[in-house]
Amino acid sequence: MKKIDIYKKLRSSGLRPTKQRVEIAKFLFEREKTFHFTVESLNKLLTKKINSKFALATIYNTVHSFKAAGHLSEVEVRGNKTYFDTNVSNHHHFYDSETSELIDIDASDIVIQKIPKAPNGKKIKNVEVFINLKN
Amino acid sequence: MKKIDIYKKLRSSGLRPTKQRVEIAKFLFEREKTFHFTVESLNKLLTKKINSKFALATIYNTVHSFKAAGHLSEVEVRGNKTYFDTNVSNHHHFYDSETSELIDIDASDIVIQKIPKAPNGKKIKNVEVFINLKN
DNA sequence: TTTTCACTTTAGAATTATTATAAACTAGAA
DNA sequence: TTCTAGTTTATAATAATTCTAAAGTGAAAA
Repeated sequence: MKKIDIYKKLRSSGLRPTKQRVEIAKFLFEREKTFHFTVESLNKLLTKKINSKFALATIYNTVHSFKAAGHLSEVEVRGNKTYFDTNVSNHHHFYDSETSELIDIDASDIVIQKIPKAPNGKKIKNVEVFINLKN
Repeated sequence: MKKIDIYKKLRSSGLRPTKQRVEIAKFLFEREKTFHFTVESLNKLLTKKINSKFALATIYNTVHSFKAAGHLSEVEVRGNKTYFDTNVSNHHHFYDSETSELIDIDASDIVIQKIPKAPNGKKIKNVEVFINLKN
């Protein structure tokens, strides 16, 4: 993804392309594979990659802006930290609690045959499958 | 569940039946339906029910002991707080983000037809399905 | 029954993740 | 170039949880 595309991506979602947002967006979206991270891990990786350091609050702000804009999804994982995923399509996850690692599973790789009705006046928003791993 | 059974339950899992543990166990396990709670909600409910108040650390200690003994399971839910469930059998959940409410789904009510293989040297520990609800 | 001690409880401090605040900064329109 | 709303930043505040160390207590042994 070129710099111009990053700018477009930000602008089209109402986010002013600031230096920080562009750097973080480049880091997150210029990759082949999907990327899973926490704010802490992202902060460490960014500090290592670029010489300048951003305020932690900026990482939080940016990640939340990206999520609100639909460029990141949040993954619920047992534990204290919040995980984010650059894969925003409907999909599922393996979770390896030994390494705290998430691995994407394509939506088409899980087929559910039987599913219960939503209770009372509710509707089903989406279905998330977690496959927990062991050694 | 009678007091004698609570004592058995605690003893058989290596937990000394202290006043606090017995009270909390009675509150959690003397019910028909499964019960979902956070440490905060449990603390509030306990304070209301019994006139004496336990230290918050005791609630944490006890809940974690019960979990380690297999009497409670932990449910991953998007958000900051940790949810526990008195249903320790293999099952799934509806999650209503509007009310932060969890509802059990019996394992037999969800049938998965196709599932991917575990990566590299890993094995599947268990599969958890979350059905997120909307209005 | 009394003694003893490892296990528990407790209050409060410490830690960790996250959000709020308010001042300084900046992208980009005018 | 100026102006301003939106952004970044350092720091404080909050919230959930864990740690600590002293006081308390089941229950085994004497």
